[in-house]
This record gives sequence, C-alpha cells and structure tokens, in this order.
Amino acid sequence: MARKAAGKPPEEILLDWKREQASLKARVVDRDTEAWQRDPAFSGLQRVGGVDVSFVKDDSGSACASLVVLSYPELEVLYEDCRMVTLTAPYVSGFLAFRELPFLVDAVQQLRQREPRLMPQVLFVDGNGVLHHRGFGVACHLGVLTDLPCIGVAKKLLQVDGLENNALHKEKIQLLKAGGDSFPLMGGSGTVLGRALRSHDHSTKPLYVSVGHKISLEAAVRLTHSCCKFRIPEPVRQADIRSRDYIRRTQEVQGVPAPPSGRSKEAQRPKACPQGVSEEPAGTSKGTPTGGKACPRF
DNA sequence: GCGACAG
DNA sequence: ATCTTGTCGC
Repeated sequence: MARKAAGKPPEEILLDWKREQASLKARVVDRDTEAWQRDPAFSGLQRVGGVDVSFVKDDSGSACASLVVLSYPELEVLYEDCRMVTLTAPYVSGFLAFRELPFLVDAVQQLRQREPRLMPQVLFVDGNGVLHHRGFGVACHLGVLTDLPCIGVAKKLLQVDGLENNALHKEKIQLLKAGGDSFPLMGGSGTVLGRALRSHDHSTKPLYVSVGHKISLEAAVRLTHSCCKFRIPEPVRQADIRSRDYIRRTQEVQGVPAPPSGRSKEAQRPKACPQGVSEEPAGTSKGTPTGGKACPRF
C-alpha cells in the first residue's frame, strides 16, 4: 500500500519542475544583504542554522527531516527539530529540492511561528546553490521560499557547465594547504559558480560552497570555514547526526533489536525543541515546494 | 555497452 | 542517501 517514490518522473513533470526552477531563479539574490556578512568577525551574527534529511535504510519513502539552530560563534545547539516524513518524489540529480524541500520549508515555518526569536540568520544546506544544472540548486530554492540567507555546501563536485572532477581539478585540490584555502569553480561561461574549500587543516577532501540566497560567495566561503570544527559545517553536521539518531531510536523501539552500541553521544539537549508537541507525521506538503499547484502522483 | 549521478 | 569493521592517527 505504501506508495514508493521510485522511478524517474515522466518527462512532463520534469518540464514542470524546470519551469518552476526557472521562475524562482529570478528571485535569487547573490550578494550580501546583511551587515554582519561584511563584518570581518561576523559581529552581529548570533544564530546559524542547518538542515538535513536522513533515510531509513530499506524504505526510500521514509526519512527524518531535521532543522537545527546553533549559537554563533560558540556553535552550541539552541534548537532541534526532527520529524519523520514520507517522501513522494524520487531523487533525480538536478531536482533534489522537489524531493526534500517541502519538509524543510515546513520546519522553518514552524520555527518562525513557534520560536521566532530562534530563527537562524543564515541556513547551511546540504547540496548546491547556484552551482547547479540550471543555476538553481536546493540551497537557492530553500532561500527563496523562506527568504533566509542560504549557503549551499556539497560534499562532491556536481559536474555541470564544464566543471569536471578530473586530474587538473585534483591538482588544484592538492594545492589547498590550510583550512580556509579555496579556489574558484568557473563554469564554461566564465562565471564563478562556487569555490572548492578546504574546510580545516586536517581535511583533504574539499567542500563545494556556492551561493544559495542573500549572501555573497566570499562571505559564504568565509562563514563556512568559520563554522567547521570538522570537515562538515557544524550546523549541517548536527542536523545530520540528530536526524540519523532519531531514526535509529525509532527503529530500536519497534523492530530491529539493537545493532551495535553506537557512539552517538554527540546529542545533548537544546534549549527548545518541538519534540513533545506530537502531532501527525507532519507530511502536510505535497509535490511542489512552492505549495502552489499540485502534481499528485508519479 | 559505458559513464554520470548534489542527496 | 545507505550497505559496513577495523584501523590508523592524534
């Protein structure tokens, strides 16, 4: 009975999605809009957020969407929201937003309504911003729909517009010697789409940072570096750790016994979290991140 | 048949 | 994204 989100959507749907991306792309602001973004120490910045979606191992439809807010510059968790969701759209490279975004937008709206004072001033998104097939990745999408500054952080290079993870690219990576070092990622059109960043001294594999919304690439890269205690920016890392933990706890209670004795002690209590406010599986959203028209099934 | 492929 | 143990290093 459970609808599986498999198979690639019909061409017709993909065309719809492309039209939507093109339409929303016009609203992207790829420059600094806040005073703290220009400040050398980011003074004025107090809260940074991160979002992520983790999956249940044998069910492409079940996942846990999480939104966390950390203090800056301490990077301590102030807020955490994890919720199980049912994904309807399949994953198609270039259309990640249509699969994961509805739930993340919901999470932001809930925060805005229940704890407005904890609203993050910038959001780190797992995935790309303008470094995308059509210049509108999930970080841009989330930024436009929430009107929050967003930074796209991908763990792998999306090979678009002439960008390739080839020998030359690898040579450039070798030249990144210290945390904070980076080099531009230029698309075929000569435009800089993002930057490969060595997030800290002891990390060899770079992060691919690109503008999502309302922040310049320079500020995005600098802030990303300043939020890395490890390779992955702390906001996204915490969202990831907590969402997987949430799933693990859920699987333990009614199903799998107790695999190994995990070492996920990394989760402490945030000052606020809508955990107790149990309602429905929180799957109000449908197919379109916009919430506009409805594209029911695949 | 082979390479690509954010999460 | 997820499947997976040990292992090398600070």
